[in-house]
Amino acid sequence: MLNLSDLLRGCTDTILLAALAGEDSYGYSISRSVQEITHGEVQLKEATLYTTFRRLENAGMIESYWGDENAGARRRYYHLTDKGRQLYEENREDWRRYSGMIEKLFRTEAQR
Amino acid sequence: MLNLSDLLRGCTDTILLAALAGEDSYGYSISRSVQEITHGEVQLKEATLYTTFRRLENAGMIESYWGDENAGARRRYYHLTDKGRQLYEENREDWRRYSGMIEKLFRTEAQR
DNA sequence: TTAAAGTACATTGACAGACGAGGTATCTTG
DNA sequence: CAAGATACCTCGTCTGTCAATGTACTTTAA
Repeated sequence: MLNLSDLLRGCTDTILLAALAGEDSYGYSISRSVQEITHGEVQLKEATLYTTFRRLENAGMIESYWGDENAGARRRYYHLTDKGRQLYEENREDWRRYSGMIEKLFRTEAQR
Repeated sequence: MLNLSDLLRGCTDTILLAALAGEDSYGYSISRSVQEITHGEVQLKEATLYTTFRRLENAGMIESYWGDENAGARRRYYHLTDKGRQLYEENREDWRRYSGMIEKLFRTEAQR
């Protein structure tokens, strides 16, 4: 069966970058919004979510800071850096090219 | 950077199924045709190719037999089973759904 | 004629990303 | 006060991709 987890591999970075392209946000919120957008079909697992944040932060694509919540649990907010925004644009471009190629490869010879 | 190898993960099965949907073929030939179709951008590495063949054969999606070449190196041909053809159709359907969702997730909030 | 390149298949071990399972802490609600 | 929601984090496992390496035969060019 075509596995969503495998498809997601390599896409998670870009999903998070996209989520931060509008405004700063935090893990739990992004996780929920991803679920909403895909009607529950994609669920970024927490382990995946936080390891991806670490990876992106180490690479200088995002920066994090603790929010000053006066109520509720503490939140770690993430901010997209310039470098991160550039990567985001590149990844979207790459995705278009790559997904187009994959679609071509998924067709039978007759359909190409 | 958005990595083709990661994107390919989970797609390789379907690429091979697609390649066999028309007629029986063998590894080296499929490998070259994938390169041609993508203008050299996708190269199924041999290790990936042959482990994927094993996986699909163990799952009953393809069957293999040795060709009777009277010249040149021996070739192992693969044949798509009914089960494999069904999987192929399912995977194409899944890909459409999944890639659509990923595309949506790659947009900024404003673009959705 | 012989070395290099092409055809063709195969395996091993390393690597990296997704995830299950488990944990911590706070706040809200019945 | 217990249960569930909010919110974060980490460890170890699993699995697919790939680099490296090997085999064996054929074709081509020096």
